[in-house]
Amino acid sequence: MPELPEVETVRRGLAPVMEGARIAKADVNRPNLRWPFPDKMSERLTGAKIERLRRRSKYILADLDTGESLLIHLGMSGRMLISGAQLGQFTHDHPAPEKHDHVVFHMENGARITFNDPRRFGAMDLLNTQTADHHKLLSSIGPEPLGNSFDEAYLTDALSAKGSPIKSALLDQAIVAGLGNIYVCETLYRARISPTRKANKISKQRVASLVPIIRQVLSDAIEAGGSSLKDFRQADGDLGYFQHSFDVYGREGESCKTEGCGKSIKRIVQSGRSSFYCPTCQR
DNA sequence: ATAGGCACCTGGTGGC
DNA sequence: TGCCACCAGGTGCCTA
Repeated sequence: MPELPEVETVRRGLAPVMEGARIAKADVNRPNLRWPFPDKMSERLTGAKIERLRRRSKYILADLDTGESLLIHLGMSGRMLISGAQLGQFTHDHPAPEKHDHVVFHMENGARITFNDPRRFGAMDLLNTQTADHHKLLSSIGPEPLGNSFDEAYLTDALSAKGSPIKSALLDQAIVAGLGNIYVCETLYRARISPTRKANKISKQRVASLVPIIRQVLSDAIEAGGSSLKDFRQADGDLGYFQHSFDVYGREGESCKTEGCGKSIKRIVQSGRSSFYCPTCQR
């Protein structure tokens, strides 16, 4: 799923019903997702107040008033469904339970948040809030692309040692946080860089150009997610994927959108993932 | 240390 | 309708 913009959209959608609210009860319907849930997860969540909902890379962190933070990863297919809450002028009734509803948060304010994840690549854990950054899953993640420490000097340096294709390098969460297959494809398309080009063989200028492009690609997608929030509030409360159109991703065989190009978009496989690109525009 | 491939899961789609 | 192959937005872990 969910790359940084989708996770941020989910966070923003959950914030109005979860931030400052207390968890009356948490139904944990199976012992694990990708990994076993922590011991007594349900008990440790019950009665806890969520002080803040934040995001680090593709993880959502709910800081509780118990000294712990609930870490949530949506994996490939994780969704959050909100019901029973007043969202704008709409209230969504609680839906019938569905297959793959693995964890359900019943909030004291009447809202219910259902985590549904068919493929179960998602994860939840409880960590000490103070040391959350040192958690195994978070400790080796690189800078937030929309944050101050992600700049041209950083990226130039980080890629200078990478002999792998730029596609893989940008997918590497240790280089930059939150990019996934879609937004790497979109970024390289806008930067006119071939996904197969070796990261350390790209000129300094072109690497530098990636920084504002990454920021723009992600910001645009977050903005699109923001407008989808208005829609889901009116529709069904489902915080999952949102409608978003891409310039290259998923457009194999269609014509390149670059003015005056119009050549066919190609799909190749790099380390098991599809890369979509225009061989004419991207060098 | 680092790069590549596999594994973990379910569901949807398209071809025969 | 059924069966099969292939595809999917992630990422930890194992192997060279």
